[in-house]
Amino acid sequence: MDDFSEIKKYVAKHIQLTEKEESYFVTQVRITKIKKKEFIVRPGYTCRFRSYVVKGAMRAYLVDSKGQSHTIAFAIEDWWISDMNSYLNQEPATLFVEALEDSTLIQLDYLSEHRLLETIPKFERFFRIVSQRSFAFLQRRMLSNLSKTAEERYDEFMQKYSAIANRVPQYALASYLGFSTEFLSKIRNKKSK
Amino acid sequence: MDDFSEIKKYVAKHIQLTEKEESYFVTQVRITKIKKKEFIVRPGYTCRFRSYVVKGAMRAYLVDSKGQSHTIAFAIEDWWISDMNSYLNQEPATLFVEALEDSTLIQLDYLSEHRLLETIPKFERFFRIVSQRSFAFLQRRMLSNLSKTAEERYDEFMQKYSAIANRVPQYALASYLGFSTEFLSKIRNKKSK
DNA sequence: GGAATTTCCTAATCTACTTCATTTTTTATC
DNA sequence: GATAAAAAATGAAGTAGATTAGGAAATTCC
Repeated sequence: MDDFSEIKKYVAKHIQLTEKEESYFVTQVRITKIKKKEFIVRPGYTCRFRSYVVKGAMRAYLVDSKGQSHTIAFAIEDWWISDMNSYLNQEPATLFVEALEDSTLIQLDYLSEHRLLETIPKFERFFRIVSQRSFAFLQRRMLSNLSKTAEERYDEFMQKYSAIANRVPQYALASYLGFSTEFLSKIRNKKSK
Repeated sequence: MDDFSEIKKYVAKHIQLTEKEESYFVTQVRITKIKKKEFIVRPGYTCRFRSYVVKGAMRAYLVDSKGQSHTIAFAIEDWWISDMNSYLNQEPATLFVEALEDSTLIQLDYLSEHRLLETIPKFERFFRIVSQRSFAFLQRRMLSNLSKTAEERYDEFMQKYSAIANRVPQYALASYLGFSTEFLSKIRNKKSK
């Protein structure tokens, strides 16, 4: 079991590669180990990679003009993360992407991705499927934010993503769900009675 | 200038088709005319199409348990719309998709899309790009909702999408931005002074 | 072109959630 | 394992935005 076995399985869920293609794919990515609290993306610097989490937990967030943080995404094992606006358009990032735990990532460079798409067009399909799913996911989240109360969103998240909720700090979860950390405390306190 | 000329241009922005391929593409879609206030998607029925707006204005929204509407998307000329969760997974819709004006749509059926992807793999690339852009768009909207006040979101929308804001009813705009129609009135009233 | 329906406005009251300030608990570090 | 630093809890006071209810404009439609 090398570090690539997980991502190979992940890719194989969506497209079938020959052994040669799989080997080529592996040459186009790199493994990065990162310590808790370190960043792989910072505002102002162009995001060069999309990152697949082999092990660990990551968080992407925006710091607004008042200094408050807003979490746009979490990623644990088998999820992707990056500042997609920065990566896709190769323009300066607006987000921080930070490790919440010591983590192992597989990173795909922007140029490598394009080489990969040229060389193995099946990856067009792969990234089509991945981004369609991401879109559908985000649309559900958006609707949840528009239509539910803070407590309802909390309940929903705990039910669907308890694996994430139990691993990330509470301030990060609150800022993902769209309310203050104090209010999350209140919700939890209320429930524990 | 037939009804297909716009969508052909749209496709050509992302992929290059031969004349034959372009003709084949056109055989896989259909044109639908729809009157204001009619629906192309309703909760409970599986969404069979993704729809490109040739002319008109559309709105996708959720009606929550309290009977309130929440707009997840608008589409005017040159935009796509559908209930993506329903369409991609071919499961019952949760959304309404309604015409805000008499509209002309080009609709791509789920099965036709898959035939198209088999026959002309370049469309894998096309839909990859389209959905990546949709994802990036939605992520910016989500961040805006998490980090800005109602009035700031209104200002941002008016600046970026005044073409949409000026064509849709105010209750629809308010429910897209995530606040009540009364509050939108208040914001507008305040600005007119 | 007049009635009906839908959309929009206004203003008072209300509430879900924020902000601020302090304390307690947990985690990291040498 | 003591000390520092970060995270979480608690409670009081404040506010952005919701709700309710009424009426005024627009639109639609026969």
